[in-house]
Amino acid sequence: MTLKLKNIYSKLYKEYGAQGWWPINGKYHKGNYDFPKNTREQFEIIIGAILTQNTSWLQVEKALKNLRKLKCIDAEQILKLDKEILKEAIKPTGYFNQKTEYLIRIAEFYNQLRGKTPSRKELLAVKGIGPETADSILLYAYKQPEFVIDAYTKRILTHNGLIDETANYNKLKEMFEKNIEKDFKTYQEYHALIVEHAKNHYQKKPYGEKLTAKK
DNA sequence: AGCCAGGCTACCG
DNA sequence: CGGTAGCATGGC
Repeated sequence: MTLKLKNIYSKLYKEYGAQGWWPINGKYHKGNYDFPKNTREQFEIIIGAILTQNTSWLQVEKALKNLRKLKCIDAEQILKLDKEILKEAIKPTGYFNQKTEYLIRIAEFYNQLRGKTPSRKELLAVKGIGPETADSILLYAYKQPEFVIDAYTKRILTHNGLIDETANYNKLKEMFEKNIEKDFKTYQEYHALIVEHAKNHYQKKPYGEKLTAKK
């Protein structure tokens, strides 16, 4: 398994190159792992992680654009903003009633941290933060080596017969973390590469190209 | 015209 | 515990 997961990574990296996740200000930053460079960028990643729940990134960009206009890529400002205006701003991402509450919770939480890196457990205790969102925040906003599992990851692994359908989030996460180098840059790239590959071959059935097949 | 998108909570058995 | 309805908009 170790070899397989490493081989898949090399194959994807060769095919697509460095992805430069997470996007900041609507832009990727391929091969540059210095982001976020400040707390504003860090907070942008955090709210993006919430807004993208079961939602395409295109929609998230629209919401972030609205929030930028409102000077709300900032925890204090989000808490000051009228709730109805906040709802309107994030409408393009869907589930805007829930997500409005989630943004307020995470803004309060972020303020309490006062710059400290949160633990995974603390993040999971915030309403609206589940395992994938927590790991995305830790990996991309805080550069912590926490592997992110999403629907694509599971789809690709099951399609390639590397894991059975019943595997849950933690089992998948554990599998990656045990078998690849524990390094936040590798984790960032691997997850991003999986998403890129899935967008190309796994959005609609029949699911494409098996990663384990030889060329 | 459906189906799906970088999920989570609440509630069910 | 594991399983699932409901949440909602917009792109393709």
